[in-house]
Amino acid sequence: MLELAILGLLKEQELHGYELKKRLGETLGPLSSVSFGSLYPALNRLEAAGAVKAVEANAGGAPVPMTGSLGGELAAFRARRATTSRGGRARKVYGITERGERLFDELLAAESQGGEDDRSFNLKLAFARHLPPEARIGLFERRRAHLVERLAQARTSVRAGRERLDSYTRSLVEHSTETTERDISWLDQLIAAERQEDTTS
Amino acid sequence: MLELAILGLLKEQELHGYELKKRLGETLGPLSSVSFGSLYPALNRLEAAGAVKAVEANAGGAPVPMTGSLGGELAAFRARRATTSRGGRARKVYGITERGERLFDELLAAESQGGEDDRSFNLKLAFARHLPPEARIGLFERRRAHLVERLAQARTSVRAGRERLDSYTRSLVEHSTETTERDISWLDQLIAAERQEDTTS
DNA sequence: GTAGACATGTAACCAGTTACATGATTTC
DNA sequence: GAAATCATGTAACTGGTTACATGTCTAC
Repeated sequence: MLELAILGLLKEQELHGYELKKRLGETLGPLSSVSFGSLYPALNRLEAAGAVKAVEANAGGAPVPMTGSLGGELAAFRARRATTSRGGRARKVYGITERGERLFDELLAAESQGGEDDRSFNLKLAFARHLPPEARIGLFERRRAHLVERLAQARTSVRAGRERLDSYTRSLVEHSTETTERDISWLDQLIAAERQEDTTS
Repeated sequence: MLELAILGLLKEQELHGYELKKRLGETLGPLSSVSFGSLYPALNRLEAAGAVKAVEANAGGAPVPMTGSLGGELAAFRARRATTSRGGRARKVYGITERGERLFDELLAAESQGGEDDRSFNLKLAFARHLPPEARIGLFERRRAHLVERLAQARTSVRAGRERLDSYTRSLVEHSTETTERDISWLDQLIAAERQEDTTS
């Protein structure tokens, strides 16, 4: 999951860990946020697997502001330390490799073994533009089927528990059911839009 | 989390592990389901902590159907094995203890350190009837505040990323925002109902 | 000279999962 | 006697978390 998010961001732009964390918390922020304790090990794993590699600095889209004139030695030192603009300890800027691109595609297409859960779907949706159209529709359909099943289960378990449910649980079940129904019709819109695209182009 | 769910169910009725799993998947089913691999260790932990204890069989609400007449020795054997009605290996039926009741109250009142996440709120709501009214309102208010904050974060991160967002991400963000808004007004209803109760009674 | 942002990393822990091992009993 | 269901349990793994350790550079 985290791997997918990292690769997806690196696909767009080379970044170092610290910045990556900020982006993760921003783009996918409301949904999930990662801590350094998981981010850095994940980067190292990806590097070991050859999916990303450290590149020379000067990667970010932001222009490097001049900090002023520096003595030659200090400038050399700084360059060696890969410190581009300001702040801190040596950065390690990562870029995605060919293998990484392939891994990304794989992860994105994978039928999440760990349960087609909410977070993973949301994450995949955020990178859906990188999928071929059929795969995209497949993703949506699978998600839809999953939600429909969830709805069915909820209904049967309500029937099973009926009287046993107190008002709080009942309210919860009702609200969840409505939410799931809304999710399904949202997906229907996405799917419809997708098919439209498909026939239009 | 799992501990809370187990204690909550045992509060209502003595159950053995297998049955407990079915109930967990049923009452709280759509939201989460547990595997034996986590259930049994959890039961053992709770037993070690003195929160639950194994009781003599014949606990379930269901009447024990007669299986027919049995030879005396076999009957004795069965009784020893705590096999009440049918099927399988010896059951261990658990009941909640005084300590367990206290632990349950604690867990239910605790401000989930691990992030006021969705699942934990839903679970607590399912047992909200066991909370004193003020604590109940507190739970709702905290959840509401959490959602409001999430909404605010989402809005600022949209402002930050604006043009960068493709149509899928944009749709996701919009849909999530709407869902969160609906969640908040649902909570408002719950809170209002609670205050009503409070003044009525 | 110190507070605070930038930056990377490790270690211990946590709450669960899957896969496996075991075994009794019922039903066909 | 094979398959299904009931029933309990362990071991290895997963995907994170928090807390800690370390260090640089900027701005006041």
